[in-house]
Amino acid sequence: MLSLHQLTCFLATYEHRSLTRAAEELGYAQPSVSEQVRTLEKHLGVPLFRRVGRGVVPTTAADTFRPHAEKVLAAADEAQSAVASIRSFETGTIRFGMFGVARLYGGAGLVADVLERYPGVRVELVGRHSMDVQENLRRGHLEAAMIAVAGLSSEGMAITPIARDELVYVSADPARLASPVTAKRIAEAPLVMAESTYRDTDSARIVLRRMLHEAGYNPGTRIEVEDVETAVELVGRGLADTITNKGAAVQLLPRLAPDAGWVSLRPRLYDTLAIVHRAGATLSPAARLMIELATQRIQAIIEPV
Amino acid sequence: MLSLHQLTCFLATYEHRSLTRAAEELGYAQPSVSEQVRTLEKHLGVPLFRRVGRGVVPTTAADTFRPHAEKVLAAADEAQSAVASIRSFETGTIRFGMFGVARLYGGAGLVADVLERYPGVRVELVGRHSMDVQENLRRGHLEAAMIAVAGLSSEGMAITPIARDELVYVSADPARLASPVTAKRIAEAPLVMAESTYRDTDSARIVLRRMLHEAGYNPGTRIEVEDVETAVELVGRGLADTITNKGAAVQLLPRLAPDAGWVSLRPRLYDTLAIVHRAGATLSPAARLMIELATQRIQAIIEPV
DNA sequence: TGCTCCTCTAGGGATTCCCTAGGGTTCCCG
DNA sequence: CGGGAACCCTAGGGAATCCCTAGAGGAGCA
Repeated sequence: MLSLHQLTCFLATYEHRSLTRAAEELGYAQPSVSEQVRTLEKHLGVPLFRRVGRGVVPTTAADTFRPHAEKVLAAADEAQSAVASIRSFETGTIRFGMFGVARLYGGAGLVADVLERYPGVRVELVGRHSMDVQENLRRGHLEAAMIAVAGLSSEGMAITPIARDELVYVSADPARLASPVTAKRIAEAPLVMAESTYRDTDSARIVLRRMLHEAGYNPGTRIEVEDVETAVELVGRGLADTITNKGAAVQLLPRLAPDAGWVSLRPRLYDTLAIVHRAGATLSPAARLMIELATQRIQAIIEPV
Repeated sequence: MLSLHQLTCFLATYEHRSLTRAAEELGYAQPSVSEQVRTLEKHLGVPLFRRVGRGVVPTTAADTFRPHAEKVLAAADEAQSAVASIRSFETGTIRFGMFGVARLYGGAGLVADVLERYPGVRVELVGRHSMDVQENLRRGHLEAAMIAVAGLSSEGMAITPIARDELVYVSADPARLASPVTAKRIAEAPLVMAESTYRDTDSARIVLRRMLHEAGYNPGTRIEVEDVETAVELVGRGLADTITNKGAAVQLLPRLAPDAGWVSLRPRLYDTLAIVHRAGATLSPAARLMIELATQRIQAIIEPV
């Protein structure tokens, strides 16, 4: 079996015209280098050096082999430094899971942070929804993620809450914003709710449904849409009210529904943002970096746990 | 220490998304491949696969590493096949020692033979004189050679005589060619001799000097030149006679001295052509090829031993 | 829940790696 | 020409690695 070690010994010997000096350079005893070269010659089926009294003389086969050997070692070095630069975030791809709404809080800024500090990296924020992200985590396609969780129970996953995000009632009708909104009023209101695909698993929806259920209500939703943006826009047109994360409301209202406002629920409800990864996994440097940056950014915007 | 084996295991695992299938492909047990990959990860300082329930999933580090790993293995393959093609004479350089006069017998034809049979090779015929060649052999710069030897004693060298080449008297004067030339007549003749630089070590000169000495003569030479061609040309102009190898005379007279002829000496003298290499050395395929071809060619022209 | 698939750990035999010790040859120098 | 230095080799053995089998344990699926 050809080995890089053999090539190293060969090249050192070729350059020094001597096994002894090659061994010195490499920090081995002379017979060790001799053995490596002999093995290489045997493997190639061609003598590479002529042993002549004092020192060794390369054969024409050695002349031919040398540039190839150098190329192999150069490629090997390059391969290693390519990975080393990943480790120090000079290059490579950092993939991190992030659910849809979180981008409103920090997505773009987070990417900007990483790109500024490590100009060579590629960044991927994957996942359209917390559930989606969790699936990717489970399958191993994702190392870690920041997601919204309703409960704190997800088997085999380590969940670290980092912030909580209040759910607020958004309306274009000032009368409805005069006081905190109760379950009764929610049940009676014409609502547009986002995340239609994930309506059953979305954490905000779960929290809200639980609250309504405890109060004895079990309402249907009037309008279902995918994007929070769409929901807020509909609110802005006075067609419905919605309930969404406070952070999303703060960001989206001025732009999409300038005449609308928001108010807390009674009792107040919260969505929990957490870092999630497989339990027992040791995280890569890239993942730890993303976790740290994302946490900072989120906690600067919304209330830390 | 990075090894090619690790890279092979890594790539197989990457492609199959499975250690078990990689091991099957490579013909190892699964834990062996697992160990190689683990060692590689440790060496690189980065996890390459996420072990996830059924199978493994490459990390982004693995994505980055893969093309580099492939490049290293490709370079290694290329290095091996480069040498393999030397072994089969598809390419590479064949270096062979050949003394000056021998080119008259077979030099160009020998090169032509090799080039015809092995179109890709480079051929080097090195050495200006037998003594020169022997020095290169001794220093190891040359593996084997065909040279002219006066005696058969050269320490540490294996000498295999393959042909003998008569020394003849060349003259433009028909009277001098009427009968074999004796030591007396040589001593009295106006001679031009070639190989001025090597006059003391040239085998033909040694043989001739010995013969004259035994007959009681110790003559000086009238003219000394380097090339046999020059000597023959001077003979053609009637300025002197010369003594040279019969093969050289036969080849050169028609062209350089059309009016001159040659005759044997009395007693006849012979130069011995032999294959020489370091005693105890195992010859490379290239050297064996050259020896075979050179021997054939020489023996087709002059008298085999 | 039980079966299958896949990975990991454990442990041990075979091989390789790499050392020290010493023998042989070549070359240089007195 | 003989001794020393330089350099190669072989021999032998301890340590590390390679690679195997056996079996534990987790994940996915019916």
